[in-house]
Amino acid sequence: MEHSGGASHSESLLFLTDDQLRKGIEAMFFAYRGFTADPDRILEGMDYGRAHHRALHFIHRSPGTTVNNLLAILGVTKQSLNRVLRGLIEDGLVESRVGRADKRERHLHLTKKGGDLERSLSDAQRARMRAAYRAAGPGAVQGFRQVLEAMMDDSTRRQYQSLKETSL
Amino acid sequence: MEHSGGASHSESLLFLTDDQLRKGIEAMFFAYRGFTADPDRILEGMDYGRAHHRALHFIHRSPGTTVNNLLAILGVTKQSLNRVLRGLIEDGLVESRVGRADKRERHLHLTKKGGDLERSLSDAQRARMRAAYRAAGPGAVQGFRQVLEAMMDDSTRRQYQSLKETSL
DNA sequence: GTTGGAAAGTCAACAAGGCTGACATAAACT
DNA sequence: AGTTTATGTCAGCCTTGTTGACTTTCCAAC
Repeated sequence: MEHSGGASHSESLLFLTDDQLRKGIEAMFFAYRGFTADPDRILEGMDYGRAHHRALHFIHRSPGTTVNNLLAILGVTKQSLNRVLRGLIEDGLVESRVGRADKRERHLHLTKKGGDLERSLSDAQRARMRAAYRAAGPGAVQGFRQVLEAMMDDSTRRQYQSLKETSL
Repeated sequence: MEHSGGASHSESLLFLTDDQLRKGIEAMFFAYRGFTADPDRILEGMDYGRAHHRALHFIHRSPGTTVNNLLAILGVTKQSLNRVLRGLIEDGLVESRVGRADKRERHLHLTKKGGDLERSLSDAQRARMRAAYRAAGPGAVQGFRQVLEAMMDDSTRRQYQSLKETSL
């Protein structure tokens, strides 16, 4: 058992056994389920799903963002995003305003109704994150974020970081 | 900027601002994309997807596991899992053996071919995890796992922990 | 021994949310 | 004027999840 990939061990914390890595992988898998569980519960029954949650989140986060912008962040096709946005716009949760400088662009904003749903979703998700942070203790938070950042693709990390610095 | 949700700041690490929590949430979202990117790339083109990867992973992890066992771990319906398993069995990646003690049960094992694919998938995923751990540094790894564990649902955490202690 | 119920498998239908390709429109750029 | 860009839309497909209904197998309790 242990270090099945060959090479000698020694618990020098920067030599990482396959077993340590596997635990991290499984933790990531199981934790993501918890991460999405509360919003999923809120959304089930409504006509919406995880894709709607993501759109609401990033529109809330960057009000006035364009469709193209959102596409880049979400990493899906415009057809896929369009289906989601159409529903949100029809139901009056999102407002699509023609750009002033560039009239081809649509700038997206949450309505009162959209903002309300976004808040209930993010409240639930934040509550879980807060509880996890508290349970793990002060030191853990930084490590958590560092590993997650390092796990991203380079292009994703750039998006995350430019987003990170944008105040809400 | 910062602490948009009101309340005073002070970086007392256990007072968590909405902004800190939001960063964690977005990090989780973006990191999960990276987490699945490499296996997804390997599987595209084959007839398989993420669901097949998960089945292969946990069968490799707990050889001889029953279908019911796997259902509980994966958290999907038997119909959904069955479709995935059927494909893997037909293609000779997974072997389904009738239980000796209880002949209703099917015990699942990877074949040579299934083991090969599982290895290539987990090699890729481990490589990314290893790189992330290295980049984040020794201290970060523990914090990462602690927060993820705390983020899981209680029942999921129990599964994770009993799995965690099982040596491979 | 018969029967009740659990484990497993199967069929059918459906939904969400990805994808591609093709095409339309308007606006901006050159 | 012609090209590129931003967006939207139609049609169709795939994966992976769902529910419901039904069968077969087989253990275990009566």
